[in-house]
This record gives sequence, C-alpha cells and structure tokens, in this order.
Amino acid sequence: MDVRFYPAPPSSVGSCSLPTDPNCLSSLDYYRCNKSRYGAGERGVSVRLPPGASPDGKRLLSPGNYTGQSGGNGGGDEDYEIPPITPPNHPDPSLLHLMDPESGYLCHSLPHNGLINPYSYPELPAIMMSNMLGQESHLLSGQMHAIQEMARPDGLHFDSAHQGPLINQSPRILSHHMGALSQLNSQVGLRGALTYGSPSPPGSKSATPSPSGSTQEEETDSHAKMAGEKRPSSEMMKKPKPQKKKKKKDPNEPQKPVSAYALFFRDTQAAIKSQNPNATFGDVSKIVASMWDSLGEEQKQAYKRKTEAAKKEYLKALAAYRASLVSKNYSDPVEPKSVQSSQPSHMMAPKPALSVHRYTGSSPCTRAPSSTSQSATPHQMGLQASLHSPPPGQQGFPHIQSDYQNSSQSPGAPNPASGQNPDWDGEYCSRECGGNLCSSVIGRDKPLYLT
DNA sequence: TGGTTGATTGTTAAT
DNA sequence: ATTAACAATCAACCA
Repeated sequence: MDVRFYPAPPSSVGSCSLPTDPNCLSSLDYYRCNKSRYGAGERGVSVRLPPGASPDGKRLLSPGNYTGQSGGNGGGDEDYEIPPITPPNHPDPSLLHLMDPESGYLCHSLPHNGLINPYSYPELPAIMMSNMLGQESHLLSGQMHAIQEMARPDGLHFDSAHQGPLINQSPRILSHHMGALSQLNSQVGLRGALTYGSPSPPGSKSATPSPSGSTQEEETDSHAKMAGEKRPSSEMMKKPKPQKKKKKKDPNEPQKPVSAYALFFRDTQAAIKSQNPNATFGDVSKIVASMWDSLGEEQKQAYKRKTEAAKKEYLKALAAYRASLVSKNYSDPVEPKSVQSSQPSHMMAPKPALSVHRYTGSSPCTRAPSSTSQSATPHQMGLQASLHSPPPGQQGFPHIQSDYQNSSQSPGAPNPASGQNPDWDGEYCSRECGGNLCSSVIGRDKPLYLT
C-alpha cells in the first residue's frame, strides 16, 4: 500500500476546513445544534442562511457558508452568536502553528465550498486517491500516525514519541487498524478514483449545486444515486411512503440516551470528516466501525459507563417530565400543548437539552456563546493534542476521550478515564466552561495544549 | 428499531 | 407564486 502525503498547495494555507479552527466550527456545529434543537422543539432559531442569502442558500449548509449571522429571525435570546469565519486569506493566527510546514496537512484546506481546487491538484484523481489513503490513516490522528509511519518508513511529520495508548498498549490494535484501514482505504480509494475524479464529487455535490448540470455531472450523479435514489421523482413514485414513523414526539420529552457506539460515532466522525471531506457517510461509518472494533475494552467500557450515566440522567429527566405532564394536565387540562411549547417552566421538567443534553457535552448548544469563539471544540482539542505535543497521558483517541468525558456525568460519578489520564478533568472542565472557571482549579488552561 | 451525520428533497405554512 | 421552515430520507454500522 502506497501511503503518501501530498502537501496542500500553499495558496490553501489559512482557509482551514478543520474543526480545529474555532472560527470554522460554527456552521456545522450550529446546524447540528439547531437540529438538536428541532428535537427539543424550540423555535426561534433558524438554521437558514441570513437574510440576503440566495434562496438556494438553505441547501448550502456546508462549512464556511455561514457568515456568522444567526439568521436574525427575531428569535431574540434564542439566537447564537456565530463567530465570523476566518477569510481564506486571513488565517486565524492562533492556528498557524497547527500547520505542518512540510505537509501542509493539518489545515489541509479546502475552499469554502468544500471542493478541491482542481488547479491545485492537476493530477486530481490519483492524488485524491492517494490523499484519501493518507488522510484516512491520518484521520485517526494521534493513535494512527504510527500506522502512517509504518506505511511511510520515512516518517516525516510525526514524532514517534507521541504514540497513542492504543498503539502503545496494544500492537494488536495497530495491526487491526492497519488491516481494517487498508481495506477501507482500498474501498474508498477505489471509489474515489471512479467517482471523485469528477469536478463535482458526490461527497461535495451539495457544495456546488449546479442548476443546469453538465452531462458529466449528470453522469456522476447517476453513479452516485445508483445505489439508492434519495427521492424518486414524482412519476417514479409508485408506492406511497411507508408512513412508518414519526409519532410526533413531545419536544419536551427527554431524549433517550444514545448508545455507546453512537456516542463514539458522534465523537469521531467530525475528525474523520474533516480530514477526509470527500468521505461519504458510508465511508465514515466504516472507519468509525473499524475504530470502534479496535477500541480497547477499557475505552469501550468508558463509553458504556457514559451511556449508563446518561441513562440514569434520562430516567430522572423522564420521571420529571412525566411528573410535569401530570401536574400540567392537572393544572391546565385545556391547553396542554401551548404550555409544552413555551414553558418558562418552573413546573416543567428540565429541557432535554439541559437535563440530558446530548450526553457528550460536546454539543455547542451547551457552550456559552461567548466561549465558542475562543475555546476549541473537543475535536479540536483532540486533534491538536494528537498532532502536536500531547500532554503526557493525552493519547489514544484524544478527541474521543476528551469528548466522552465531557458529558452529563454526575458530579459524583466516576470519571471513566481519569484513572489513566490525569489531565482529563482539566480538559473536560476547560472545555465545558471555556477555561474560565476551571483554570484556577486545574492550574492551567488549554492554551498549554495549543502551544 | 433507533441512534450517529450531513445533504437533499418533499411538504406545509406564511407572505 | 414565492419563500421559509420543517420533516423525511439515505448511507454503514452498532446495541
């Protein structure tokens, strides 16, 4: 297997597409946040582009398309302050250190439309294929660079002292990853060679919706949709929708805790996607699955403990929710609905987003708006930690570890990873409060990690 | 079966 | 008629 890194074109420096850029995290996280808010049934927060954007803009939720406005829809205090996205030519100085001068890889930048500039990659198909290989090794960040070094004996960019615990602890895992990733890489790479060679790869099809649609695009499109047309055209619509679901859940009902795997997926996919923007959901899913498969039992248990804790929280919230329903029906049997959707609610159960709050705590919804522009995301922390000098013990799946640690963990609950990582609490804490509250407690702040 | 994500498309309500 | 907002769907995988 030929795994190589291809330096990013110099011109791309600065338009960081990774979530390591605090200024870049806004759009997707914002969208995700609002998606979750849909679930919470809260109104007043628009996911759409701000006024003035093209009507098609609502389809363009890819990173970088948001301008930082929250929509101005009169949501008032529901609005978020979205930090402006760093313009391509003005890299966030705080992130320049993240650039690998040799590979240019870390801030392997894509244009904000998410497409690889074909002029920067004259031999695009081959590079994309190889890049995918490199990226997919790289995307496993800290714990995987050893794999890269195995694959690339020259081992250019990484300090071998920074091997993750999974690798340190379990060479089996390493070989397992190698095997799994080789397989995945070949799959992804093959598909990439077949389809990503198009100027409008499927992975970015949404980034440049072509109104007219060239024949090449149509061809690609047909390839992409062969596996399954998302929505059959009206004349092809033979059978009515299954109507299988949507029982119209009460938005105030606490969200069920997600499974350990889902938690892991949530934590991991962003990093994978950022390193491999063209990866489809299927690719990411496979990668996550292989990572999950290779995850140490200890880490899995940590996730499971997390879900257990979340489950407890869920049960509590559910009890409160049901109690609130009872009391609501008792006190106001006429309009239970209006009460649900707009509760000032000293009576109501805590909102799901607060009481259960997505369990990882990585959701930007839980962050104070003022901290979003300054504090790194969990993934940022993880990637930065893994790609730079991780503090001792900050190894393995740092972004993952840091993420699942950050959750609805009850104050007295055992810290799943604290035993192996003394910095855990600090990072968890600093992320949760933006470092303002906790630096005094832990004695240092995350900038230590960033530099 | 439902959960993970993001893109896309369909539907509905409002203007 | 147009547009905004929301819902549904799809992918691979796991519990």
